[in-house]
Amino acid sequence: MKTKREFAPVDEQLAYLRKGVAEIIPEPELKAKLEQSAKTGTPLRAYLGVDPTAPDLHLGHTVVLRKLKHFQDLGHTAVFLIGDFSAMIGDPTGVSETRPPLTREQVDANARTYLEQVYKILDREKTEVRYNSEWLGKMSAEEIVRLCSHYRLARMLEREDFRSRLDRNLPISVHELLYPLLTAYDAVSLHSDVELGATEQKFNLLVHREIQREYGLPGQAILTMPILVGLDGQRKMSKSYGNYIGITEAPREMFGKLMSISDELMWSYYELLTDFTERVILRLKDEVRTGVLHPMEAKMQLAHYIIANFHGEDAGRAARDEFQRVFRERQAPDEAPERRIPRGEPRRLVAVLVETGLAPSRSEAERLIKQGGVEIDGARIADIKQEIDCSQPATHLLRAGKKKFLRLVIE
RNA sequence: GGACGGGUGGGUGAGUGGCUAAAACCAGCAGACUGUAAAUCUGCCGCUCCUUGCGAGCUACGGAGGUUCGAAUCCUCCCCCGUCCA
Repeated sequence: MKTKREFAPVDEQLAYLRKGVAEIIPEPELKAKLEQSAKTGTPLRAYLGVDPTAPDLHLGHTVVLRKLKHFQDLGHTAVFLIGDFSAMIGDPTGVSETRPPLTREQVDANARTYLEQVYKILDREKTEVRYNSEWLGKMSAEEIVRLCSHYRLARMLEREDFRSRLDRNLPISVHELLYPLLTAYDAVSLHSDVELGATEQKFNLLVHREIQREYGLPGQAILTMPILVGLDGQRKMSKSYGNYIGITEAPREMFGKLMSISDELMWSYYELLTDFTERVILRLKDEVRTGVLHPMEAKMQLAHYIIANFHGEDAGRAARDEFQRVFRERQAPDEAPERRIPRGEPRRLVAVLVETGLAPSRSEAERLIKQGGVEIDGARIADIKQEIDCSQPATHLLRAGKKKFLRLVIE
């Protein structure tokens, strides 16, 4: 009962899809699929599988999501696959050790929060959401054995993750070998035409394609996106490295973090996290190079753009203004988290810092003060025995380190 | 099942009886410099207490016991990982 759809010319589609992509395997095949789709008026099924291993998505995840959205923009079917089953195995990709499998409860909770976040990018109405427990959870031992028979151990061990662990005498659990095979069954079940993933997923995606053919289906085309480098400018953005920007983070946090990336890294963020065209980005680059545009200005524009994407234009502008005021003009932040404490005896600053969460321990708080990282109402405190007068109502602005502010209200 | 090697702080990894809260490096934090950049430099980097001192106490080298004035270091048992043989 599908109505025949109209699609943009294939070359136009390809150009749009190619933007920012690392690799298309094989490109002629994708092109053929697009042509076929245009001819029959049938949208392609493009999918992205994500394991809900953490409660929140970060910008790194959005790189591929954006690409999936591009398929959606072109009228194809975007399938967002939640790997609720596979998450319990854990993807061995890029991992140097077996990780503990997640429990059903953790996975479910994560899956719920994922979806809400995903809709900040994908069109809620047009997205097909699937869970791989739908089919993987129902597989019989027999079916699993059959699935496994379609792949060879030597091929499996070709992959870098396993190879290097083997070489370094690190453990590899057998269930990890199952990961690419079970997720391949996703591709089989979904009848996908295209699968998206980060470059590090290439091995998995290729296995998926192969297994599809083993099951008598046309192999899907593969489209990989570059890895987004994290805030440290070195490693991929990842929660476990702590170098990430979560998409649910407050605009101000996001802004600060984005501004802390290096000028060099900024360009890859432009490339992978905005919809600016290649041409526009090149022009910006050129303006910075020739001194027409200050790099900081370019970075603020980037931060503003990204935040507006997730939180709306007003939030983007507000974050930018706030940043200007606090860090460039060194004024008090517009709003800081507030903490109320009752009136009473004078309190040790050290104790207050710990209580309010500005420092994790007294030792740490003491260190912070000694190193000149603590200010009360703009005045640096050097005395670790400093006390705060709590005898009458007052409000103080505490600053601990570069970024932590807190408004202390004595009631 | 047998033989052998290994498990140290967030990570890598030194340390084989006291000089070790544990080298070095990385990460992290603070300060300086700046554009809250990056790079660089300086310092810090288990916890608690105070008389804030090159101070005191507590906790820490897979787990549990033991030897010793004293153990990450020696012994016993256990757990975990790897290699080779079967």
